[in-house]
Amino acid sequence: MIPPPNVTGSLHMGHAFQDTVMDTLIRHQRMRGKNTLWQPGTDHAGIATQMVVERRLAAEGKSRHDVGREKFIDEIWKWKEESGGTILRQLRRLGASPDWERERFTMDEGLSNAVKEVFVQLHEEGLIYRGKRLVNWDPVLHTAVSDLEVVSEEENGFLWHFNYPLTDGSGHLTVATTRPETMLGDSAVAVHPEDERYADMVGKTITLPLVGREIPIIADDYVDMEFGTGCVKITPAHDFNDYEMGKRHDLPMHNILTVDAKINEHAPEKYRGLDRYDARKQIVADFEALGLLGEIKDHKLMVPRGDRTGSVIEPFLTDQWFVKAAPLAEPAIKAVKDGDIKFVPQQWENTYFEWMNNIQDWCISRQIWWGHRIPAWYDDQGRVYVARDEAEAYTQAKEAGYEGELHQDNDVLDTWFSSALWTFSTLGWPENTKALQTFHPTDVLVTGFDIIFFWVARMIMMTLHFKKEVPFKEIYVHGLVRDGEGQKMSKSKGNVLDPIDLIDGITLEDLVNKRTYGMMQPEKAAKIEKATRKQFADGIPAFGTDAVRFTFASLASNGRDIRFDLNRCEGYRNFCNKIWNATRFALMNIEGHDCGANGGEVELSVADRWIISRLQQVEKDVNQSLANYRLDLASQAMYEFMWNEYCDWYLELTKPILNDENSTEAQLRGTRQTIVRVLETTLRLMHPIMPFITEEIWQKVAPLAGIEGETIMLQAYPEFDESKVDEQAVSEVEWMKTFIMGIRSIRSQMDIAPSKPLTVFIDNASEQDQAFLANNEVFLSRLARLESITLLDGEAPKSATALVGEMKILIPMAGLIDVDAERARLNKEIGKLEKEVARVNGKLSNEKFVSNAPEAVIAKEKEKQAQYESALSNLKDQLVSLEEL
RNA sequence: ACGACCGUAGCUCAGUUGGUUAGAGCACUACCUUGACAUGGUAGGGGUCGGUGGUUCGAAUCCACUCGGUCGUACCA
Repeated sequence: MIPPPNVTGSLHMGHAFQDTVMDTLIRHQRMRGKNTLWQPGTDHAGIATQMVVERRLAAEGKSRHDVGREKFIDEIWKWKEESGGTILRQLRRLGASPDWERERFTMDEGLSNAVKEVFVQLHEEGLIYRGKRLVNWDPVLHTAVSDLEVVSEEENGFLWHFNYPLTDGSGHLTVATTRPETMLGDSAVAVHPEDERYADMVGKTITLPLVGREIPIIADDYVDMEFGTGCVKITPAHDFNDYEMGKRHDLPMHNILTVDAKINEHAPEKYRGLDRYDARKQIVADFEALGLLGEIKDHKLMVPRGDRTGSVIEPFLTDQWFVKAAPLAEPAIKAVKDGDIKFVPQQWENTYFEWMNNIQDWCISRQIWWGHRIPAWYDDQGRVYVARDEAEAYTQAKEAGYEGELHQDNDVLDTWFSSALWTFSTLGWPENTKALQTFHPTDVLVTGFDIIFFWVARMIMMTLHFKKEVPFKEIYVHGLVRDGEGQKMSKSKGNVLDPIDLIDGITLEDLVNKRTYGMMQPEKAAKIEKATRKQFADGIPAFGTDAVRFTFASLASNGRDIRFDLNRCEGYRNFCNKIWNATRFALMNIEGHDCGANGGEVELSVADRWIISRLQQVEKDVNQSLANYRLDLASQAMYEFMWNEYCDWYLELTKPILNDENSTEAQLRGTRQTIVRVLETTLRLMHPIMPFITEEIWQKVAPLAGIEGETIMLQAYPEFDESKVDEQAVSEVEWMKTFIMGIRSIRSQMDIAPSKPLTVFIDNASEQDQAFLANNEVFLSRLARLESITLLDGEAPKSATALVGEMKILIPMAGLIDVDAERARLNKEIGKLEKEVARVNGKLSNEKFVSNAPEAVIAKEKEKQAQYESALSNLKDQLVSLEEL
């Protein structure tokens, strides 16, 4: 499932990350032979899209009302074509491999039918109702918005104290408010029932200043005696808590605002038409003039703002459509509790449960034009007919004995209402299509935590209700993509990156322009420009899609936000380059040569057997990591294998064979075959994360490995094969690596030129050591640059020493190495070892450790003890002989 | 206020049910234009794992408290 991005705008880093994750998973499963579906598409993003198109009209000096509803919607469709195309192009650039022919849009005919069907059915079941309720109202957009679209943040304000005189003239009550203008709609003053200060006033009335309305003093235990004066003004039509209290006490609701949040005709003449904030000032002034204004205190309060417009949201009394959420939530909670749906990481279940357990009815009507129009029709008497289409509505009206005109509800549905049906509506529901049977329920949803409520929870509710099965079995919740400083990326902060710019690169000037163009707050442009010039002094180089994807993958740890680090991206671009170079080497040595594809005797070297063994382990690790959504571990395993094993060691170890005139045809065939086969397999292994480079190289390499096929995308994914593991070869190569690194280390520390061939003697070699030496002399000489390797016979010359287990490698110092330098080096090594020996000895001499720790752990410690001690005594001997000679 | 998550090398991050000398990339130092690769090679330096206390033979890992950060949810007019 691909969470539908808004058709507005373009893909941002969050999408790129998410799409990388999804594409990696889907490519992996596809290669594993599964019948996969990755459902692409976009949602219509009602409010956001409408705003974009309105802004474009505004640029021409027009409003949507000037052009009219139908024309306006045409405009949006035009815009959608353009913008939706951008998104699909970007997806392709990112290497995404969804099922393009199954692309869906939430306003498609099929999806629209599903929406209508769901609406009608839910209405029939009594789960959708219409009612006059207090909703969150955006006075700029003139529409209701859901709780989730309101962001409350702390802001500085004031607490005004007003004196409300009692009607009987026996005094006054002091109330406090943060929104003075709402007093015009007050219906009561409330005190706590047990508050002795006001006990005798309950039941009396107050004459509301400026308005003159007589309102009761009521008792309700919602009131906090400790706060302020202990008296609360109650405005049921403009506050959610007051609304509840109003219902409890059957108070009248005085709506005093217009849709623009201006004072309406229910208020005294003087205030009508004033903006809410102007009215506030006027009312405070008037209270002061009346001598009824008490103190004014600074006060921090939470101010609700619309997430799209940033305007202060008003609780507003209007007719709206609602989904009764509780009955739908119940099975949705159960599905997660029972493990039918699993969150990864699991902790997100808590977030889900918390919201679901306190779920509020969902306001689904929006007073905008762009969206699914509500399938409800009204007659002259205001009776409502909910139907799939107009004809059905007329039939219903007729049956109800109404013959006149019907008009459809002007409102549209919340975008998330259609998104909630995504899993099954995209597969053809309500028809029981083949696709629906094949792909429903789906396996996994990949999404960000920010839409667990908006989308995920609602999808689960709707799907369980209509399909009677879960929409998906697992939900992989990933983190947010932040910038290098850990800041959220946003247009207004000017720190957004376009994934395409990372792929293709961008000049500093273009980047600055992009970030400062069309800003909501142009005054920030200078600051953004400065920051951008500082951070990207040379612009951004082109990293390529594969490097960008690999970076995302490597940062995709379990459920934590990721800081996009350009340096890491650069590192992974270099990795791509490394793959190219390794390929060049491989092709150079393979093209036009016999790689054993057509038979012939094949002899594998120890290096061949080693790399094949290591490959098995990596295949195992990568498969497991991908199955656990650990793309970071998978990518790291690929990186290490390709670079640190295949390139650094294996390819180096092939050179002595390939370049040796004495190599047999069988040996050459074996090595060439292994070079190409391991490369080909590694390409398949890496393909889900790096689709482009692996495909391109694979096209060249696969035929040489004797593999036929159109594309790497449909090749089998590599799987661990126990029979290909050769422990003998692994330990032999490890032995060689220790040997070579020991010499390199001395060379480097003793300042011996890398080009200088060395003569070495071997002392204290076991039978196995001697066998390994005999087998691998060519490898050792070449990789460590040795002139000769001789088993020591008799007295050792003054030497620098490296250890391979018990075996000593002696490098004669004559003319090369300074005694002091070698002494210092040995002492340093000895110091390290002594610390370790002391630690291990301490452990093993601790009775409690020996009696409590598991056998295996003790054995391991003993082994370490022996190793360290032997190495230590060897080095000490060496130190002594250094002094003696 | 409650809850969740995070705090590991200069930076970005791994560290699977407690058990090698805590790892990687980038950055840093030295050396190296050796025929795949300087977007490279080789060898190095660098961390008392936020703090305190506890459980344990043994803690980066488990528990408690605490400090710092991020994010949710709820808020008193």
